[in-house]
Amino acid sequence: MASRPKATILDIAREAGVSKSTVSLVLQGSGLIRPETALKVRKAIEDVGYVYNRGAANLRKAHSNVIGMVINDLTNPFFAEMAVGMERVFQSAGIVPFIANTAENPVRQEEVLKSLMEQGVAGLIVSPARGTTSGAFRRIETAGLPIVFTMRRLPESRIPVIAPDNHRGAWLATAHLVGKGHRRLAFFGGSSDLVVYHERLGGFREACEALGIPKRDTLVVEGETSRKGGIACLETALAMADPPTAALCFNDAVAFGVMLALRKRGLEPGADFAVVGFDDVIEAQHYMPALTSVAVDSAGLGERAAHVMLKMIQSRTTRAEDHIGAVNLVVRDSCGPDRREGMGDAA
Amino acid sequence: MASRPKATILDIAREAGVSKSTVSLVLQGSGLIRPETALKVRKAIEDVGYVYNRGAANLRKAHSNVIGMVINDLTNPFFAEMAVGMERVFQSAGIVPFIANTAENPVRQEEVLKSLMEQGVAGLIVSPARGTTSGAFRRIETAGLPIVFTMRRLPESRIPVIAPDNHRGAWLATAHLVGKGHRRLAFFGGSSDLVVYHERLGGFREACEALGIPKRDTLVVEGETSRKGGIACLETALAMADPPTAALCFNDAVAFGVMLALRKRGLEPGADFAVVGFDDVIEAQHYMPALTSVAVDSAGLGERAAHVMLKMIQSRTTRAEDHIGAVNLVVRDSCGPDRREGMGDAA
DNA sequence: TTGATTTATTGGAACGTTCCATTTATACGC
DNA sequence: GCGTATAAATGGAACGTTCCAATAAATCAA
Repeated sequence: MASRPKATILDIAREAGVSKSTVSLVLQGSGLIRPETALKVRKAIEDVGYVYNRGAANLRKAHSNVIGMVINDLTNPFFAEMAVGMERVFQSAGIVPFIANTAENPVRQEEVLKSLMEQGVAGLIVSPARGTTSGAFRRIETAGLPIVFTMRRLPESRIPVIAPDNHRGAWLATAHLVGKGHRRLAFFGGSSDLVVYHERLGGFREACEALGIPKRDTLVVEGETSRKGGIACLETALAMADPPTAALCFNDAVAFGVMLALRKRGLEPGADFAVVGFDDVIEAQHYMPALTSVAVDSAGLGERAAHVMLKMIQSRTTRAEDHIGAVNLVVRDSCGPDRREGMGDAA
Repeated sequence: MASRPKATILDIAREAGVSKSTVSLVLQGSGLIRPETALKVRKAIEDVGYVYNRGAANLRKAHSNVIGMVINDLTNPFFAEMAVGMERVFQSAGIVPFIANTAENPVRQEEVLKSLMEQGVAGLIVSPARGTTSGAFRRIETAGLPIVFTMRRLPESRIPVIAPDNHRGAWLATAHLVGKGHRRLAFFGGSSDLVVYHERLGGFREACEALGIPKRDTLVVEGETSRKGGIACLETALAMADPPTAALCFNDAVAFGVMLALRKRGLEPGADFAVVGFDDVIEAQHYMPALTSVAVDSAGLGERAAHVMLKMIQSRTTRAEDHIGAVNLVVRDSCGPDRREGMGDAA
């Protein structure tokens, strides 16, 4: 039990019969030390059960090897994938990423950011919680700490952003629906406090306009970005006088909800009502029918964000270019009426 | 950009015209300071853009406020839920949990653990990666650092474990299948290098024996714990001479795979072949048909683990009781009665 | 007034590293 | 033998906090 006073390099030095400086050198893998001395020291390290105190070291070095990843919702596989993409990159760069979850709570986010800064991280990658104000990052900016946003952008902030091309994704999806012959379209889910929402909705609107769908034949229903939200959106839409025949959903979760609600009403998703999702999470391909969705490559964006961060740290700057990731529409079986267009991977 | 030499309490002291000790006291919210002095100091803190250096503080205090959560697979919603449950508890205790993902890689796990220790965490909650040897935790134990395992247990380790009652869960599920009239049962997925596997398989076996299913009428197919693994298991099983009519799956992912594979063969999950999952992830209720599964309350187990950890830290011990969480079978639509005729049209 | 008591504030020594400037030991050329 | 270069190891001052012991200022009892 009695956690003994932990060993320091001085204990190692005594054990090995050298000076603390020598131990320090060995710890850093310096070539200045005679191999046999290094060996002796390493043995002593093992013997005394030494664990390196990075806090003490950083006091002198002022250059830590940890970066913080602040994620708005870890239980969403979409963001989890992104986080894992980042991890891959950091790991091979010898950097340890610590992940913190904010659960879409700006207050929690503030705490987490504070904590990470106090811990002396070398940089921060943040997927901001809903409702974040740009003031939340003022301290970080004035501290000159490298920071990048992923997936979400804040209204008027100069912090670099790595995000998918939401506008184009929505455009493609809308065009697909129009191409299938649909003339009354809906946009389901999401709420206007998110910039992403405006980007996607903007793509939808512009596509409609460009393809000759009059605005009065489009319907926009805000709602939770979850299955439940999707169910609600569909109910609302079908209760209207001249209901839409197809919907672009803010994300896949909403799309799943819409499909469930359709089934519940005895309607067949795809055949009776076309549905397109956004994000293309893994489950999309496993649904019945398989969901047509806009793929954004979250893991790839995560990797990209990590690379940008590494470069910022390396070049000691807090500035970087935005990066808008390519998207592509993955056509499956959820947009009738033409079944022939479905991909072969239907199961 | 030139990140200015960061402010320290000395800068604050100068700014506010007090001593560094006074600043330190204010920082710790000591009541010994005259309110107006405290106010002056707080203003200075704001002015110089100070950020607390926890590393330096820990050098003296030797009692950090961060604990590490090491998770084997963050992209699995099951584990993500658990992590979030822990977070909730720690947050309200003023402790900051840092999450690290090991991606089921013992080498990565070792690195992550090392890093966390160097960072000076107050404790560790670990969901061990597959293939972890108990030697990986020797250093942590000798350091006297509180540690608990969640979900998975290591063969011969004295580290406390918080896990669901796998044995009983499997028992319940098996009994349910037998109750539906099935007489040839399979256990799908998982591999024997996981203790959990033996626990669940053990429950299955004992239930079969207790309920009069002879061992020769049971089939065990190891496999990846993923959809792909489930697909493979089903293929293997149906290729046998006298195939089973029902399966208990190692986890829900495997079950989903089994259901997909059934569909691909023109068989209806539930009606033609009964499937039970394990873990009861959120998607289980949204599948078609909805999956009958053993619910383990991952978030609840996470919370429990966090509480145990808090108590260990508080009482300065590295010992704690195991905690086996209750499970219950959630019956949905994936287990019809045995109607073997349906199997005939397979292939 | 004086000394004792309470209330606020402070200097200085740690904590465990790194790294610069030295020292010591070893080898070399002549 | 000398001086010089090279290699290996070292002492000590920092880094930014905390906290103890000490001081200074204010209050009080007599």
